[in-house]
Amino acid sequence: MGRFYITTPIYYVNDAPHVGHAYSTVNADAMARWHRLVGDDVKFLTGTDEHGQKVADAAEKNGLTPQEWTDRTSARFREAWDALGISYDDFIRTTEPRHYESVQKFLTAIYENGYIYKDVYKGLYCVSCEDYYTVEASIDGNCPIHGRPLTEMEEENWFFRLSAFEDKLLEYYDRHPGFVTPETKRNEAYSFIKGGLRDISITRSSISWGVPVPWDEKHVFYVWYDALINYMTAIGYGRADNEVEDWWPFSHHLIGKEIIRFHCVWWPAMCMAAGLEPPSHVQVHGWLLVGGQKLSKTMAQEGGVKLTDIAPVVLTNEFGVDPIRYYLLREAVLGNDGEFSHEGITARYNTDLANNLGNLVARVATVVGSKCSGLGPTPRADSSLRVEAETAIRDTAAAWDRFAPQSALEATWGLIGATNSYLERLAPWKMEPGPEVDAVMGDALEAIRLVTILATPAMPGVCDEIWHRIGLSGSPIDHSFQQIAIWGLYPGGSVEKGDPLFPRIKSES
RNA sequence: GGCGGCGUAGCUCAGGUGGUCAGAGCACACGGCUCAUAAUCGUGUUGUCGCGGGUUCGAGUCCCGCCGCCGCUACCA
Repeated sequence: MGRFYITTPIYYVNDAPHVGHAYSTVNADAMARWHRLVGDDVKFLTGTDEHGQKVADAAEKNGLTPQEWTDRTSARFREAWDALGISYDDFIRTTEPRHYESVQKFLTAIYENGYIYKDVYKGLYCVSCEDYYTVEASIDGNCPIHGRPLTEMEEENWFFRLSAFEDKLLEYYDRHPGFVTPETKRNEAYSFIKGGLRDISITRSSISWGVPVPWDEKHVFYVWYDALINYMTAIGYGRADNEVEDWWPFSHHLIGKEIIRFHCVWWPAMCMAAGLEPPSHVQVHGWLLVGGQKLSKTMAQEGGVKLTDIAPVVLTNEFGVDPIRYYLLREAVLGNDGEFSHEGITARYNTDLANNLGNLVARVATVVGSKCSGLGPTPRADSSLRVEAETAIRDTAAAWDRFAPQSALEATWGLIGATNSYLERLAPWKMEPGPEVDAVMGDALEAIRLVTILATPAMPGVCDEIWHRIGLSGSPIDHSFQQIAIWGLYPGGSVEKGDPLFPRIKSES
């Protein structure tokens, strides 16, 4: 039994939850469910990032205090995750007292270790943005957003000695080949480090909506710097309820590719500076893109639109929770960009879910009803399906273990296909009731039982439902994978037909 | 500009270290079946593997050039 601490990024509350967030979160959820299934001690963390000037501004615009504003916006994420069946163990908000406490302890440790110093930050400042730009980012010295002249500004700030960790980080990467996956993203981070690291300013004195610097109350920590520490807050760093040793460094950060630098450069360096091991693994995923004018006319302008306008709730209302989860996990390879489209969801739904899985369950239930009096028989130990099942079990498990949900589901669906084929070959519906039919249907039911176990990290709701329909009590997750993902354990039971699990979606064109 | 990646069947994509590597799924065609959600099963078609050279007995697979697309290039969550 191992330990598995998995995190999503904490989402910035000024965004409304969209499919991009859901993509990260559903993948993390499936991984968490998989590891619970195999008996690991799991902690699954998600949450919201609530500091920074933009939040303060948004609050003011809405006539609320920052805290009131974030109370409201953070709740939207919880609602979205509840709707998607996200089984998080902890939902962190960076405005919580526990976070302030941990951040201050963590940064004090870095400070006392000599990696934080005071200096003057000089930069080109845009008054409208209230933000700094580099020379390269500016357009002829003007703000790229407002087009107004940038002014040279100086601000006294606390700096993190990131430059001190160049060699240590490279060494860590060299010694931990799997630190960042997939490898292309690892290389990106690696070459960034190799290109030389500059110290970063980590505090602001111009704003107040943040965690105060304990040794200099005029400053608050810059949002990203406090945000990353949420991974420590959730395991009680520096507090009475400290369980860092239980969960660190058995950590897996699932992140989108846009925040690689923070998680693959800053964060491990911060951990080192605080005297901790860096996280053990950062899994980077790509983006889902909308290539054509599939989802809405307003998105048709340009190809490759990011999915910022698509609310998870809209999708779950239309297709159901499990189908959306399935689609998000199955369609794209984790780490690559993928296509997201209404047609894509419909195609997956109809072929994989309705035609393959749903129909298999339905046809088996019908034949058991007519040929076995509705009583599911037990499987044969020497069934030819057994080989297919064992292959699926092995491949599915291996894929989940290496953060490859797409591959895991593909392997599981191999067993569904094999079972449909098996039924076709033996045609039990042509047989007279008796031992022969019983044997075939017992095998099919056993395959279905195994499928519900293998697919439960992706579609917990539907898997529970199938589990019940084949006469089993409880849920696939009631026992450890190692004990139940074995051919031959289906004890028989009363099989219920029920309504179609996934009614086909008729094309509307 | 620098570094890196991509371009393989109509579609989405697999293809460590060169020799059944020309593949999978979807779509499509034909045939079977009729238990099942007009579902399912079997068989099959489709490709100059971006373009042009080169190395090699042999190259999607290595090298050079070109075309097209994309990512990163520091304080934006």
